[in-house]
Amino acid sequence: MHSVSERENRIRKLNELREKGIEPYPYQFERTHAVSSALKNFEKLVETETQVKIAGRLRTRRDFGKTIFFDLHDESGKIQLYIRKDEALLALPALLSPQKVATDFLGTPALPGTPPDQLSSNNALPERNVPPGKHPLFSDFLSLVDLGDFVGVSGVLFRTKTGEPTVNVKEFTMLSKSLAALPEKYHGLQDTEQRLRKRHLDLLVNQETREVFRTRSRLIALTRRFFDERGFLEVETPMLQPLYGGAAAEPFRTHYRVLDRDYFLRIATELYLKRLIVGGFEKVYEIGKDFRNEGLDRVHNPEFTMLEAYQAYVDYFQMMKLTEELFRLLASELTGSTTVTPVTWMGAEFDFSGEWEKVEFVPALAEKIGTDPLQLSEDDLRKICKAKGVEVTDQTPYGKMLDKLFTELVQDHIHGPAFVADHPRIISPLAKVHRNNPQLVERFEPVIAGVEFGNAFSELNDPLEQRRRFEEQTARHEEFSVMDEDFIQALEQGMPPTGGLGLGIDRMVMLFTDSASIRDVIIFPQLKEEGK
RNA sequence: GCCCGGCUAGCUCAAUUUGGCAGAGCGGCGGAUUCUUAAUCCGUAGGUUAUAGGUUCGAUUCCUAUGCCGGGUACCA
Repeated sequence: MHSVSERENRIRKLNELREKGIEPYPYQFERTHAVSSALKNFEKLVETETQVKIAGRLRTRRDFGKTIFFDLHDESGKIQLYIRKDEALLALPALLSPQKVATDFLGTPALPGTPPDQLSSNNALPERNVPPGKHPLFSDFLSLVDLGDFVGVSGVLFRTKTGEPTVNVKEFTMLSKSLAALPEKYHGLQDTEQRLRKRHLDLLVNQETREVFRTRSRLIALTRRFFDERGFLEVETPMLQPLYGGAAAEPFRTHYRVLDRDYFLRIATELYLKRLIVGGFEKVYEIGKDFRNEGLDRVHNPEFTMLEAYQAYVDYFQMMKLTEELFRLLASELTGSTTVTPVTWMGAEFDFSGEWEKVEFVPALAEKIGTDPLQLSEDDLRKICKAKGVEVTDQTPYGKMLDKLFTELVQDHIHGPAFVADHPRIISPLAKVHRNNPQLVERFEPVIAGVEFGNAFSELNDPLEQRRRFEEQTARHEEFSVMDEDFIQALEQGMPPTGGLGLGIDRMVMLFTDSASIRDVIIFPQLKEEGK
């Protein structure tokens, strides 16, 4: 909500600019330097008295009567402007008639026959049109400038008495009028709700927020490079699917009008990527959004970014190595160091330089409950849950109880980085049976600070076994289980031994930006609509 | 979904404990100021205290409900 007077003031100024023939929203401004490059080359630019042209948003102002200072920000940084009001000229955006401005402000029409090239983009008024000793043009214009406006300036660089690198502005161009006040200049925007709802303001005033999303971009670019360099093919599989699968989650439903058929937003890319392995690609990966119709918390958002990678002829041990290598690369590249330094996340340090700890699911859980969980009846398991304070109902299925027990008794306390490995078969319908124990599967989940970062298998490629696993699930009336005949048919065509890996990109960004909530790393996180 | 907490000017925060005219800084508006950088100085405007009810002589303050945000919990291969 705007203060009415603030917005009305600015609209009044906007109209006044137009009345004076100054276009508040011109089309372009040719910069010679980004702020950071002007600062970086400062000494040389001063020495050569180079005319620099810089553009950005005015953020603070210090007015001294005959002179004025502004801080001008662009994406790369901020620089101070110094303007002598009686010397600086107003540069006119292209497409406006300099004649009109000259008449309005100076009382003298522009010289007839001024060559058109002097009227175009860099058309400062010729010096000779400004009466000696009197330069009302910029001063009048200045009162129509607000903090938050975009402007372009031209001038030479110098250092003020206090040593601050500064542009001595000779020409000033209005580039875009802002109609809304900026948040408080010192404290910025603090309110969490506003920061998420008005992310543009958060980015505008909070440097740390901008940094998070730069890191996110670099993390994704590095991840792509990592898989590309290893010969993986990046692919895009459907988000809109007639069936969903590859995870146990409630999907978002939609309807395709032309086909008059219900569709689902994907909950995982797994089943399509495996079809591509069947099709003969030996290494594929996809980075994209998955959608799950479930709750929000500090590590869950209904739409989130997932990486899935599949490689033929390897098992889950290879996927562990791949995971370790990827995190090692990210840890060294994203900490700005050439060596792997510990990554700090939520007050703890994580070392990605070596092999990860391995926590075997069943033995680790057995240690906590004093007995082999796989030897227990469903009733006994339920009793143990209750004894350990793990909330279950009489309807909670066996696999679910195992998973909850493990999560609360073991996983939550893992510092990591660790691989939780070799899960019970019953909770892992897409993973291959463990080569040494038919009750287990070859599976691991990367866990850091108790948080799951992904999921990986030696992929189940026996089509008849896969059908039985799906049938088992359906028989247990597990929620959201689907028999994907089309997928099983693809498997029947033959899929080589394959290792698969899924990683939650958002959680990885949380780790490498030391963010406590997934909302901090998703640029427009899910929020309810504001009530009326 | 459930439990708890928060919501005061455009922004950052006071006042609520114990009910008694809702204040300040930034930003705005007007003025002064030729080296400031959270500029300074003088003056000034800006509020249905999230929304709707209730208690009370009187409610930002106490009670109820609703909305949104947050924390927890539930759901979550």
